[in-house]
Parts: sequence; structure tokens; C-alpha cells
Amino acid sequence: MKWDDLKSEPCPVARGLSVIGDRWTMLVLRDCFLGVRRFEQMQERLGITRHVLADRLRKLESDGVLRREAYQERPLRHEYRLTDKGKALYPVLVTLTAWAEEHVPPEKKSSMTLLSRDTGEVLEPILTDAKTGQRITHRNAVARRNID
Amino acid sequence: MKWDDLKSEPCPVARGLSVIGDRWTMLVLRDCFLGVRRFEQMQERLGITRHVLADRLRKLESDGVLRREAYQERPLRHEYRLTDKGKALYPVLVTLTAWAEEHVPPEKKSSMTLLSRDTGEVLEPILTDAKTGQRITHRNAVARRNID
DNA sequence: ATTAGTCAGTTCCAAAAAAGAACTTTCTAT
DNA sequence: ATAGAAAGTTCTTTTTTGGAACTGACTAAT
Repeated sequence: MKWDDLKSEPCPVARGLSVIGDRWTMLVLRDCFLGVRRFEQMQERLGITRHVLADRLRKLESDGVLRREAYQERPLRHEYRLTDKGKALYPVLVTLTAWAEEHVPPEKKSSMTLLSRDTGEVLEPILTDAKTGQRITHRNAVARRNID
Repeated sequence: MKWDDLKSEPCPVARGLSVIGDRWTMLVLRDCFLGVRRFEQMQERLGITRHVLADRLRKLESDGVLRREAYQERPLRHEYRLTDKGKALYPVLVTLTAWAEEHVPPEKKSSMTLLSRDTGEVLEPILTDAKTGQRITHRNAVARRNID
């Protein structure tokens, strides 16, 4: 199976992975959420090869997750910014972060905490149902495939 | 940079990706959550090559996400099951699913819905703070690196 | 007016990983 | 004896990476 074949799968997990299911893509997006916008900065921070970075940025742009915007002319230079579609990936980053903080301890003690921008309090992200507020776990939820 | 180097990164996103940041790994885990436990079944459902599947299962086992359990002897046969660490990945799958359902439409209309196991109602998964119940978005949350 | 530096890539080659298909081993069932 | 299943392994070919150098269009410093 190839990358683009995943796009037409009925399973949303597969479709999602067709966009972000790559070793580097999520790290690029993490940097975008941290405010990194330029090629050079990303390349240096990530230690990714320039070739692969250029490729991933192209792919993310064509998938509508990032948009390329000129921030100067002469010489023409572009930066990459998250689109709304890209920003909507935030919960995926957060849940992944929360999982890794709990289950994949770093060698050196060091960690990340999510804080409320308003109150500065530490946030503990959990998944709930928008309507009832009930917590969602693999125990009390089940996926159904809709046949149209 | 290599796979295992990611494990020692301070950033939890990188550490998380060292375990699940692979084209196939999340699809394998999706199947695990759907109850698929055997090599042959996975191989057929995913269309993954046997070689890569064997490799990914080995890796997931050594990372403590799956465990290999004998379900018969003569001939000895094993199946793969999610550990608690693996089950804790559920929110990542769910947020990815929700994102893809909204932003990566399938070519043929077809989709998945998450239902409550208790009430059968459709669930709309959102990210909230366990303490306050406030919704978490990239707008009202900020990551802080803890220096120990 | 050279020289150095920045940025966003591209080009080239070697090394690693994945695809695809056949083969193996240890059984059970016909 | 023959066929089939399960869980891999082995082999070869194709793709993807990694690593490093190079390009083009400027700008700033000497």
C-alpha cells in the first residue's frame, strides 16, 4: 500500500495518517505550534535533512495543513503557518504528549506541562463527550462504521 | 537522527513518536483496539508486508505497548494484546479519528462514529481539563518545559 | 567592490527501509 | 499422502533517507 492510497480508506485513522502518519511530519507540526515558521529554523531544530523537510512542507501545504506565505520580497521568502485544519490537530498533539509524559519517560528527568493561558494552572487533558461531559475511554466507547 | 534517538529527547511529542510515529504502527494499534489479535488477520486486513508487520509487532512488544501471549501450544501460537500502556493510547486514536472525520473526507461517503457503550448515543470527543472541565484548545493552553 | 552571510531550497550519491513474492516450520484435518 | 493454517523468515527489487555540497537571490560589513 502506498501513502496516497490511505486517503481513500473508509477508516478515519487511515485517512488521518495519510496526512500526519510520518516520522517527521508531527515534529514539524509541533514546531509550528511552538511558533517556528521558517525553513532554516525547523531544519536546525529538528536535525531533519533539508531534502526531507522541503518534501514534508510541500506535502503539508498540499494537504491544507500549512500555508506558505511570503514574509518579504527581494529576495522572496516564505514562511509556513498552520491553517485552521492544521490548528485542529492540536488535540492530537496534546493527547500524544500526555501519553508520552506518562508512559515514555525520558532518560534525563525533564518534562513538559500544559498550562492554562488564562490562569497559569497546570492542565490535565482528558477526553470527554461534548454533550454529556462524560469521560471517554476504550471501555465505555465503541466505534461504529456508518454505511451510507 | 535515528528512531531510538527520539526516545531521549526532552520533548514528549518526540518521545511519543519514537514509539508510534511510524506509517504502520498506528494502523496496527487501530486493529488491536478493534479486537484483532493475530498476525495473519492483521496482515490481511492491513495489506502490510509480513516482514514489516513482524518488525512492528516486535517493536511494539519491546516498547511495552503490546504483549505476546500464547493462545495454544502444539503448534505454539501467539497473539498480540494491548497492555495498559497500549490501551492508554486510546485518546490519541480518538482525537486523530475526530480530526480526520472533520478534515480529511473520504472519497466515497463513509465514516465512523463513536458511540457510548452504555447509552448508544453518538459521542463527540473533545479535550478538557480534568480539574476545571474547561475545553483545551491551542488558544487557551500553552506548553511549559520543566527544568529539573 | 569584494567578501561573507542568510535563507530556502536543489542536486548527487551512499545507506537504510519497505514492497512483493516465495519459502519454512510445526502442526491439524481429510 | 495431501492440503491447509499460522507465524514467521528469506530473497530481490524499489523507495526513502541521510549527508554533504551547491545554487540563486539577495543584504550587510570591510
